[in-house]
Amino acid sequence: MSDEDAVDAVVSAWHRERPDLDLTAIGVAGRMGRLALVLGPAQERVFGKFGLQRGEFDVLAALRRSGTPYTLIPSELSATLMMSRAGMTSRLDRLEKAGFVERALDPNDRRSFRIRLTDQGFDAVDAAMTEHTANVSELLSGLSGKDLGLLDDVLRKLLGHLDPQA
Amino acid sequence: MSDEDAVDAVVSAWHRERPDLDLTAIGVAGRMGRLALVLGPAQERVFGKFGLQRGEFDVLAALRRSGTPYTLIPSELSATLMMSRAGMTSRLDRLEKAGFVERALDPNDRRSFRIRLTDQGFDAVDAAMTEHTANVSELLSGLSGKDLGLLDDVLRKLLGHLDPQA
DNA sequence: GCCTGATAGTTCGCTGTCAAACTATCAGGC
DNA sequence: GCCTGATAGTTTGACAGCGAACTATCAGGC
Repeated sequence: MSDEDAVDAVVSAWHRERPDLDLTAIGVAGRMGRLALVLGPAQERVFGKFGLQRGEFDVLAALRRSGTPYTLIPSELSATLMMSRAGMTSRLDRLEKAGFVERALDPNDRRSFRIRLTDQGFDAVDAAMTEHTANVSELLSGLSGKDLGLLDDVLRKLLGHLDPQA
Repeated sequence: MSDEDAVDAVVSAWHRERPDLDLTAIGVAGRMGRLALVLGPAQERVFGKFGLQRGEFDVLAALRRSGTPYTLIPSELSATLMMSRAGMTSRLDRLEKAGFVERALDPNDRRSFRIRLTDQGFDAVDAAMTEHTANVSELLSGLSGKDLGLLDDVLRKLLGHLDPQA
């Protein structure tokens, strides 16, 4: 009882008001939500240093890790990043205007494009990724290697259960 | 190798392209991010059934679990929900228009208000909370009780490390 | 008692995302 | 070879949230 955190306070308040509910899962979900609220901005600060925001970095990163020739199709991008195509259009507009990607015609399908990372985009995403990796390691440094592995295992199980696309 | 999930694919692609990086933490963060992307909409679907969105539910829930007389001050709300005051103003506008809360004058401080849950708001949040709790339990039902406890412990550690406000 | 700085809430301008409607193109059946 | 339904991407309109500027009020020093 030395450390009751904000989520514990929420859960015990709910327990007082609604003793009929089983709040086990609510506590876990609350911690995940709160964690996302803390980790999100902490990561965005790094991306901002490279003139990027989170979503834009995600696009460049997907292109970068796809390997030579660093080219993908918009619908692939919106699917893997789990966002709408409309949103992807505007992200790509921004990235193209900033000079990080180019739209090239797809010879096989005239409805579609090939999005290609420019040299400038390559440099930006590589530099951002280096710092992002260090930053995330630092953010998670409160956990021992063992705990980190444990967390990874459990999250993998959960994700596999919720998102049966493996 | 039977089940490589989307995050494993991302990590191994990065490892191929950038073998210089230590991606341990990136994988964990990726799973958390992806989980948030799946769990968020899954929860909002329930709130929507009661004419609420996530953030609005959070406000009503904070009022509800504060106990009688179900009254809080806007700045408390924006602080505990980790959002800007400006955003809280518009949330409260929406909730007031929907009849879920009332703004009453604060006798002690004329700059401030007391936000009070109406009977209608009480009923809505109680019903929503009942279903939300069941829904989250179902969403996390892929984990055994032991795994759930493990996850909770690790997340608590991490949150305590990142957010030293206990 | 005033003046100064802090605080509570709102307004304003901006931005990123979504859903729905739309255009252009592809692919399969017959 | 067309026609029909699906698919790729964009446009449009709406909206929630943020940061910054603003108004009103409080509280402390002297």
